Amino acid sequence: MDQFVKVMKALSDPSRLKVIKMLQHKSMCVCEIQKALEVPQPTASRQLKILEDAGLAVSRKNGLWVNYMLADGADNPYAAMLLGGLKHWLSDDPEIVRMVDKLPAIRREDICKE
Amino acid sequence: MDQFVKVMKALSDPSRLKVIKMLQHKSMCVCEIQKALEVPQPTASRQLKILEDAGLAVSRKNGLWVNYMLADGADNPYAAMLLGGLKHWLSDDPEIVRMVDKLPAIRREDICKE
DNA sequence: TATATATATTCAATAAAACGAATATAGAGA
DNA sequence: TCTCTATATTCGTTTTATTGAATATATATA
Repeated sequence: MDQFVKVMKALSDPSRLKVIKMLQHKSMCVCEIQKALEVPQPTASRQLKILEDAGLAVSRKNGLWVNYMLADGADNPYAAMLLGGLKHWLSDDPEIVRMVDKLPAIRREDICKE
Repeated sequence: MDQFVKVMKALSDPSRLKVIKMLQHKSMCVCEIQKALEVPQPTASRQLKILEDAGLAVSRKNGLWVNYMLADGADNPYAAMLLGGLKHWLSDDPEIVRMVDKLPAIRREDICKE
């Protein structure tokens, strides 16, 4: 039950839903997500941790970057089911549309110095 | 998005999940649910309202009683999907099993005076 | 109308979650 | 080792959700 509740809580927040919908289009590093959400970096980092703890997203380190992508749901049937539904849900939501539309303009080369 | 978030929040609570799982077995009035959850009556009433507002349950008045049952999900695709998944999910959860096991002993004739 | 019963609502207190600011950690390169 | 950059964590505060106690509403019956 805890596992299920954790997934529900993770999906109870508009910002985190936006992250899910963005990750459906491409995997992203923290600074890209931060830019897209227009929130401070620690906030983006925390939201991502919540999604990861719920089994909805996974992260992979790559040098200084941490890439986040959607989980395959193999280890969490609830997460898998919800991620499945979310492939279609909310795609027409105005906030989501606006967010996705500006995704192409968000490239880590323009954001991160390296 | 609000509608989706509302469903997620409604399902983010163990007591409310127990109510859903109980209602899968039979429709119940508030006093029965109160007895099963072992909470004060106003608490039961409020949890039910949250489920109803989210489109997960519906109520029907019958004299002094108010019977609650699961929604058919016709007016809320998110609720429908989640109710579908919950037909199978959590059925083996210890808390749920314990709750369902004592359902037969909870009869409104024994609880409500009328 | 008066009373009793099942349910709903209000309000104040408590618990939980979210946020911002500051700081810490980790990896890359000089 | 020192510094710089991307990300993570901590801490104190604010907001949001939950609870308990008391009360209100609605319906049935006398």
